[in-house]
Amino acid sequence: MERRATIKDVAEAAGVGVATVSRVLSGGSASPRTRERVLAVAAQLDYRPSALGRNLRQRRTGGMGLLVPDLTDTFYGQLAEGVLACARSAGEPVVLGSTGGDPEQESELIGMLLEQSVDRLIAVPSGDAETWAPAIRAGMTVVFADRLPAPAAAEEDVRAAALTDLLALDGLPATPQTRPLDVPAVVADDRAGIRTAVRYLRGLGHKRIAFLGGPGHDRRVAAFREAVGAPVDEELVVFGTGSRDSAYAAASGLFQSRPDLSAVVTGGNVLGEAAVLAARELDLRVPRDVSLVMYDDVPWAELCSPPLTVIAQPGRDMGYRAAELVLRAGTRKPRSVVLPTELIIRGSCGPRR
Amino acid sequence: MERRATIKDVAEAAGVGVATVSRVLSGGSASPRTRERVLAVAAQLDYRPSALGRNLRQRRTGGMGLLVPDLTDTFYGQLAEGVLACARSAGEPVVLGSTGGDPEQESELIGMLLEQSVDRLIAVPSGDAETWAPAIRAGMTVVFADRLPAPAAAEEDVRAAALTDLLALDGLPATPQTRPLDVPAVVADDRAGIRTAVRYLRGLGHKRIAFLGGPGHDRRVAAFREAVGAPVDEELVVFGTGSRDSAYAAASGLFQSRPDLSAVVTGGNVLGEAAVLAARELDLRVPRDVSLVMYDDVPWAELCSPPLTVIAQPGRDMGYRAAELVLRAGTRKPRSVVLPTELIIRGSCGPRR
DNA sequence: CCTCTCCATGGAAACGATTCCATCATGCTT
DNA sequence: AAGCATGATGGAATCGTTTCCATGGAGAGG
Repeated sequence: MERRATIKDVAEAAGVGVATVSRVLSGGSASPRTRERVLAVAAQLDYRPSALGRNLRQRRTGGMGLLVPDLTDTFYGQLAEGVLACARSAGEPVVLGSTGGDPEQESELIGMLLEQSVDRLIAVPSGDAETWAPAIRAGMTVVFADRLPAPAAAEEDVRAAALTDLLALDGLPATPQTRPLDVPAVVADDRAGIRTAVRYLRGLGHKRIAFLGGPGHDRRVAAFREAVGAPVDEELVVFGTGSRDSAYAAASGLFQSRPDLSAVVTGGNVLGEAAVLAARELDLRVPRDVSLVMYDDVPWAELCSPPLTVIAQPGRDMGYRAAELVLRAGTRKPRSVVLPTELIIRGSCGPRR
Repeated sequence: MERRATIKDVAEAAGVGVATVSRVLSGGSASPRTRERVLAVAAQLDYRPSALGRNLRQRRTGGMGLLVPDLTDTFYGQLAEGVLACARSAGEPVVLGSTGGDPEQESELIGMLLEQSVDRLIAVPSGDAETWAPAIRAGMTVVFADRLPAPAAAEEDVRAAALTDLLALDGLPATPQTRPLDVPAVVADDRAGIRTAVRYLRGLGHKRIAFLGGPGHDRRVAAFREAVGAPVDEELVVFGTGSRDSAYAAASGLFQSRPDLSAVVTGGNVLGEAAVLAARELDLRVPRDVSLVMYDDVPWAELCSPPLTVIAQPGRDMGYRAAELVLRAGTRKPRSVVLPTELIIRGSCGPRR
């Protein structure tokens, strides 16, 4: 366990000052002669600049933070892989946190990142605008992925701004308004995805279509409501809290309370899983008794019998793009990105019986 | 975006020296009177010590690194969740890297962590002992999870040591030997898991049982060989390289080249997924035509029709325990941990037709 | 009452990089 | 040839913390 060489060692061995070494290594100006010598010595001593010194001096830790609700959810696994891929190609570290969908834990993790002086953050938010205010106020560059934080309960203007954001992202005309929470986001085109799915089901003759959502699926629910059109049968819009158990309970409850429904759209893959399980448990055949469209394309969607028809969103790309945004934030002002979704028709939807 | 308060600000506001503030905040000795005042001022200024200064001074970054092959693999998602849970309760950051199962990327990530002075690392290793030598030499506290690195190709003594390790972990008498790569690990009891599965299949009458493995499944293959007993039909032991495509190719190739096999054990869930897909594609019914046991219990195993019989290993616990080990490493010398596996019988195995 | 001990306390030195600024040499212009 | 601009260079300050060490005061024991 030998002590690592410092910039001082290199300077001494090369017979130059530390400033020169630093310049050479970070691309500053130096005479070719000196540059060569320093490089040679550095290589010979196997010198690698310590991030510690640099970080302190620049009062910021490199790299970025990444906050997701649950890595066990394959979609967030894909998203994380995307972020990691981009970070790796930039040689930057990624500090990961899993919030469990709990705003309080999210808040704590933000605090931890602040303490670490990590000033770039990609997040699938669970808390509302209020939860995120401290991060923004501290000057963090934040990029949201997959969804936006709910508007703060208390502050009216924040609410308005977040709403503006939602509408803008959905392509609706945004009312001109100040935007206190001015954070770029990388999201999928939920609206188009849901609309396509609902139209597809309608085309198969389905009239009573249910939506099974979870936390953070606000935009998808809104899109669903819009797609089915008024009047919306509110009993057909149900929610789980995020855990697999609660998703199962919600799905099971839905099927039992409304045996007349003929199709279900789920807002995420955990909900989709729950729907398949609950349907089987209640002896509902897919797609004979009930048709199913799940948000998220995950590898196991193909494994089900029948294979699941899904609204695919590019999880990996979302992560990659978000990481790009957060890294380039210094250069250009990042704008939000909306990625396309695709309805992948497999076998879980059939004509209304 | 206000500047954060430093220890100096606190000291000044409290009318004490910075040393005293530091002591109070890190539990050193101080008079109750001073302590109270410092605490009050710190709270009032919303002071949080910057990890940057501390890290530089102690020449180490807190927290731990985590290296997994692929977060898209649900099992590693579970493992990561375990690590994160433990780290969170300790208030420590986790730096994540995904290696894609590639020793070279793994090596680069180790270098990155070294540069960050992260000196605690949990890894599902992809490279061999040689890949890991630099980390050990640099004084990192490493804990392997799920598997051990393959012995180095070149060094004979390292090979011997790693072999010793393997045998010891499997409960076989280990030949006394020097162990150059002395790294604790948290692994599942692969041997018992595989043996139980093979016995179960034998009990159902199966004679030609195949094993479908991937990189890092060495111990599972070894256990499989031992469980089926000599002579092993080598054509029934096949490998993929880790990607989903290659897993599918391996599974499909196996089924086609040996239509006489009646049961398959897969070394991981990606391979299991591939086996289900390949079987369906070739019109093999599970379990009528072929029985299937998959390593790893993942949520979607229950979704398959029929639900998959699996060898469950506690991914989350493995992560948690590994994190505990790596955090306690300063206190007590960590010993390797072997966690139990469980054969969960669902519907993918039937009597030999 | 003096001294010895112990504890609280603050000043200052690390830690390893970046970066400002002064210095010096070189080469060009007038 | 003198002056000026340009570029290379090294010393020193800086970032925010921990920790070593010296100092001072108070209490206890002689």
